Amino acid sequence: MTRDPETTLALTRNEERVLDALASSEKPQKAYDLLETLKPQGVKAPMTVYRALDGLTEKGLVHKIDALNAYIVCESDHAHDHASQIFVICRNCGDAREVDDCGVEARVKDVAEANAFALADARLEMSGLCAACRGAAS
Amino acid sequence: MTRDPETTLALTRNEERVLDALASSEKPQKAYDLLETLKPQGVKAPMTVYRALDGLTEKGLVHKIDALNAYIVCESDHAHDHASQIFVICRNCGDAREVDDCGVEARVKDVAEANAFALADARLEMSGLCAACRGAAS
DNA sequence: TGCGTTACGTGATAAAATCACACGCGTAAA
DNA sequence: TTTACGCGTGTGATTTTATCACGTAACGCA
Repeated sequence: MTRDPETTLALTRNEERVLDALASSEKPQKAYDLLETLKPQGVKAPMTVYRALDGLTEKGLVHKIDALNAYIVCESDHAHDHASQIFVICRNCGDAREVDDCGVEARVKDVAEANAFALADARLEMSGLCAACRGAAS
Repeated sequence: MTRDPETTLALTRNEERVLDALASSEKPQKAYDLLETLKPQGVKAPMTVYRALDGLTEKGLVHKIDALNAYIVCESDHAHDHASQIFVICRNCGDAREVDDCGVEARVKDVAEANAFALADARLEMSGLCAACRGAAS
């Protein structure tokens, strides 16, 4: 899958590289995996990758999945900004997807209010077995 | 705050030490912080702490907050098992609390079902400003 | 041209977690 | 009692993840 150049914000050279590497991968990628992937393109140091990931994250194009120390491309609609992200992570195949759910988001806001908490960001990481692996389960 | 010996499962010596250190701290503790704390008691190596944390986590007494690489004592009611944990984390003071919310849990289950996902565990990490810091905000 | 900002390159280092292997100690089978 | 085994532990090395610090290059703009 390639990205629409129309909607692409101004990215630096390294951000482009990292985003491409990430987009052309099925699964979440770790920083050092990306580094390996990009070595043929001249990327040598971890810093380069981490800087690009930071930039992409700030631009909302990439999310980090903390449970895996790995990164994925954000597939969400950028029209309305999501203060919440929901990730569904398969323990078996390692696949991870981002899903949107207004119901969860609404309840999260409720929880914040109930606790007088000024919510800046919320991330929900769900782990288990995806539909495919569930079927193949022993 | 001390723990009720009645309800305490069988813990190893190191698990007790780590749990005590964790329980007597306001904020989430990192593994190496715990190591420092426990050095006077003879704990010398990271492994010791990580092993204890693993054991405590398996027993459901401790949770890891991935966003912080830090650990807190589980305050939840152990009567009904929570497949979900919700953490409210203040960016300013670093305080973190676990909260329960059936509404969120229910919606999480819905999301899992909608995706034919066999949910094993879900963790929601909310970050922002706690009530206290919110008031003192510049 | 000169200046400031932003991206980039690079080596060192820190922080977080795990591996691998050995030892002591209780306890249950022989 | 002795042997064998599991489990918790101790310990040093190593791996994995992330950041610091500092210098240089590229670009926009007065």
